Amino acid sequence: MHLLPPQLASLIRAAVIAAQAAGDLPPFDLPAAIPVQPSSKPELGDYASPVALQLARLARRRPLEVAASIARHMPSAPFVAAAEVAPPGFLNIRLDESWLLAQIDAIIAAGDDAFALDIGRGKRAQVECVSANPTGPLTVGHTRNGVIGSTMANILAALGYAVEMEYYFNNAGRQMRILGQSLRARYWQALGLPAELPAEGYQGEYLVNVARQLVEAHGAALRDEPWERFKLEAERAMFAWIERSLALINIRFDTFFNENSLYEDGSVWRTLEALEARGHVYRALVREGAGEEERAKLPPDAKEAIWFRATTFGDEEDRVLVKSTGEPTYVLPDIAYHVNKLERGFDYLINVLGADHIVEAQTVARGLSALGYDPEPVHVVIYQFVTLIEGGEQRKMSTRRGEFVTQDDLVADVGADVVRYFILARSPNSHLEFDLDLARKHANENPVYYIQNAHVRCAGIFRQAAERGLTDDGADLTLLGERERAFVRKMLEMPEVLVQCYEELAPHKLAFYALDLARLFHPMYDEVRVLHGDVPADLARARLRLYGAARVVFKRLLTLLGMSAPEVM
RNA sequence: GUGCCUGUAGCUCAGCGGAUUAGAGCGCUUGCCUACGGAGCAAGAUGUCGGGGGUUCGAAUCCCUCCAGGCACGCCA
Repeated sequence: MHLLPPQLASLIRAAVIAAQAAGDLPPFDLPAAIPVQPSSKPELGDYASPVALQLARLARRRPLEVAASIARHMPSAPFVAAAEVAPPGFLNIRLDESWLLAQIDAIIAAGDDAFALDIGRGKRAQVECVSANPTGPLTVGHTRNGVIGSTMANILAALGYAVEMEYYFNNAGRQMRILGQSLRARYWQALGLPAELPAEGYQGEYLVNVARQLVEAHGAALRDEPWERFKLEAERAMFAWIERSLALINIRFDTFFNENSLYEDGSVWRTLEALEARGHVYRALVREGAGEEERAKLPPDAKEAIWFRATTFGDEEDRVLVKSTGEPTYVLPDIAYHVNKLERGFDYLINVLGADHIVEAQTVARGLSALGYDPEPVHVVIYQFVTLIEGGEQRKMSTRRGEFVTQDDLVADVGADVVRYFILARSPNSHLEFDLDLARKHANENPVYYIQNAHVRCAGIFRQAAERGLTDDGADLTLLGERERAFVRKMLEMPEVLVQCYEELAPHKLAFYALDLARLFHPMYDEVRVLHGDVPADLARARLRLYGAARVVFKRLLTLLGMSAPEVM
């Protein structure tokens, strides 16, 4: 598929060079990037470039003159009809109409692959997201993570990457032990035996349910099993739940990667040795350069920890890799994990993390550099926290205390598509405020339905057309009017939007684009009828063809957003 | 205290250097239900773009500063 702005930019670049060669513009070095964007003034052109405004200084000419010189030397291209100049110095480009109309057929021919790009062709990408430890059900915080991750994965696939989704988890730590102990206590209680949750135990009802199921399956046979057995049972139950929840909102993983495997195959310690061999590690009671106060805080029998000299790589302070107890911190296995990812040969990695993990991501990147890896393929999407409002009050969540709003509850209330869209229609940088009451109340007053309805309406036209025996065979697209052509121009922006989402790690742009396109669609639908008696047959065929392309594009958009594309509503 | 994110219409949010009218959804006002599913269409009201300085031909957008909120500053994960 064509990606217009870069192609137009290279035409402009060629025009500047030609103008210079002809003495129409003085010699100067061109900037690396030439801006081209869809025009904000459709009556002036389809795409616009302010390049002349920027070059005016280099050329020591007035912007309008520079723009005129560029316009005079624009090479011809099949998709360009004209390049015009407008004050204060814009270069406006109009697309060739017959090329434009031909794109309708190109979209229909591409079908589910419409606007597929080849940026990632032959390359492998991996998206790691959610990565919640199996201590409880998924909450809406995890949902934001997964929705962002899965949408980025879809976008990468549209760019031609072979994409894998991966879920990283830890089932070995203290939290999992407490989870096992908590389940054991619930199991005893379910048997009518006296038992209390451990001090920091998991208080949620969900473990009561798991315990009840264990009793149903095993009776009292597990009574004397150690907590480890219950940890396994809890983990199994939680993962089953988590996977089911994720499937409900269209998120599926290819791989569940256990942090523990990095210990089992020795890669955690190999990573430490490699860092040490490169001289980026030291053993000390406190970090190098620490003040006396820090040293004074240590107990007299303090032992040395193993430190990563992260300051070499721009960090403000060095980080502990191995505690004085001999146990690694989370940083070391995390570096080992990323080494593992790179060694698996992925060309492009995305890691979706909450705002509280920014430092972790930076430390991992520095660790990779220290090991001689280029961290460039590793991309981190940081999203700000989700705040839940219910009854006008902010709800503080805690998995351990059993205080949370599960994703399942939310999906049951408003539906999977609304949940996904609500999350996607925000920049990851925005602090998402989720008013549960409002979401429930307005579950049906939602842009989601507006977008989906565009697809429904297209499908409806084809249903009706089939009944009346109308087809778009031999459609003469030149009969289409200006409103229809404007819609086509907007459809053709989709590949640019996909590239923007990719380059800026900003999946929300696709959600906004889908709404924009729908806002162009519905007024057109109202005016540009296919099956009305007054519409001549040849015009009806042309319009039907257009709606065929619209249907393809809306389906494509909804699918990429992880939402359903219904035929009827 | 330091770093990162945020502050735009009543509410939730786009826009983050370019075209002197700043956008969308929801909500609100007024029309349109004998036309392909009205979960729609048409018209309308609503803004010191947090405050104040600066840079620029041009600033919601870049820089400085102040104010307000979130997150992070662990040998926790």
